[in-house]
Amino acid sequence: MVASAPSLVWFRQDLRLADNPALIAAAAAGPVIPVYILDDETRGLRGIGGASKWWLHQSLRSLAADLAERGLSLVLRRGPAAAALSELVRDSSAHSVFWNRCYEPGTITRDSAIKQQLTAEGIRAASFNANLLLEPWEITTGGGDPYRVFTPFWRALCARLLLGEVPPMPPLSPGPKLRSDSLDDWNLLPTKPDWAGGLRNAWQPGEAGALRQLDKFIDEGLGRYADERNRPDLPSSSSLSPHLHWGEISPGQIWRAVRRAADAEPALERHAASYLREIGWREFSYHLLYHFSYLPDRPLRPEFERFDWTDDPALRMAWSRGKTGYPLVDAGMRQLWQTGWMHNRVRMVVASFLIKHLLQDWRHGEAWFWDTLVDADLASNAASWQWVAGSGADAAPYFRIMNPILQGQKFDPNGDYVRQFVPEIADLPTEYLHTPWTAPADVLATAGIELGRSYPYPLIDHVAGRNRALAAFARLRE
DNA sequence: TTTTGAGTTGTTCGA
DNA sequence: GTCGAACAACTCAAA
Repeated sequence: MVASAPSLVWFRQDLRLADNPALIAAAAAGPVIPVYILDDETRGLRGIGGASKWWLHQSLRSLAADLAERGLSLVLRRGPAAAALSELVRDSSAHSVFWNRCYEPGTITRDSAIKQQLTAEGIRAASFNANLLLEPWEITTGGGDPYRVFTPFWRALCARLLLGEVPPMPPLSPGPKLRSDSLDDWNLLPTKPDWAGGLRNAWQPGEAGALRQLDKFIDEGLGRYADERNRPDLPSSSSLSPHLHWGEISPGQIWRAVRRAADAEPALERHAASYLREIGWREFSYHLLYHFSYLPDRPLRPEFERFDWTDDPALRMAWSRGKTGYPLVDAGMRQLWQTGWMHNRVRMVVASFLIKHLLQDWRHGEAWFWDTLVDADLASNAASWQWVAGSGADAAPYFRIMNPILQGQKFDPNGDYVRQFVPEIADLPTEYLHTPWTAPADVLATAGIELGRSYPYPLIDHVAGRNRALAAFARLRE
């Protein structure tokens, strides 16, 4: 090996310097050229959504700055990854290309072909696990099959997991300077109109923001997590999901930090277990997507292929804009629109409402979340929507239909969450906040509400919707 | 091969 | 207000 021959590090969903095996391998091999390729041309990839594009722009800017501090210049290219990498290898005389694995079906196909092609050209191509606690093929049932139930999957993962310390990063030395696109020319940011104001206020994309959020969560949130994680009115979430999606932090880093905190403070143990289980659900989603590549497109349970969905764009529009007439549902949908994120409990409620009360195909909801979530993640999104629909792995029983009123009263008891995101009913007394249509006329008048004008009547009566859904799901079993 | 126990997140009804 | 049962059987995982 010629010591001066550089290596390419192909960044993808691992936009960090710490705990990054591809970067470590490249640094150990010699000079490093960091690369990001915006590939919106290879067939079979799902294009990233609007909110994700905004995040990607910020995260790349942050990564470029972090690399620059270490004397490295991030090279940006656009186009099919295979062609872009060939060109980069040629221009730099690199002898190797390193990357960390992604698990979307289209990405796997593309990357396998690229690895084959590079190897055939005499270039060393090596990929690593940077984004999962264990690879999807490392966990199987006793019979060698993939798991379809979470709890045994989680037990198997915990039993197999052996996390050592993160290996130290060798000194980084820059490779030859290459031409780079300008990030601004990629037009990832919304312009007409610029709807990203709420996102800017809510998030700090990038590795530094991710590490800061992890510290903050462990210091302030972990000790209440098991008790408050279902409360959208409290800052009870870790808010790490978008950072995790883009790999600004790894699940291994989170695992180590949470375990360390719990080992030092036994009172944290049950909270740590509760939180790490959620990290486990992310792993389970990737496990499912890897082994059942049709997960985003088709129901995991084939009998759901013949479910008789209603196709009503007007209902879906009301849902997506937060105008269903159910305050908790509307608050969630508006939180999503404004901040690019929604509390997990509320995601379940709005998904249940779209699927069960409105009888719309879960794929419509999946697509809306894909476009609007900053943490849009193919594995988690598809697995979760199928879970709510009942068509997925370990799915909710069909009779489990969330009551949006009860859920609101239970998990937003003071109405703070609804008042924040549905300001037109903020002046209602709390006892009517989750059921504005039951408020007496004078109470509505005092609160400045004219039902049907300033705030909608419910799209459908809860009991009627529930019975209709039960009947529709019962037909599936005939 | 057969058997057995268990399965994220809920709601409603009736005592 | 509170509590337990019913909601359905089925599939999955392991013994």
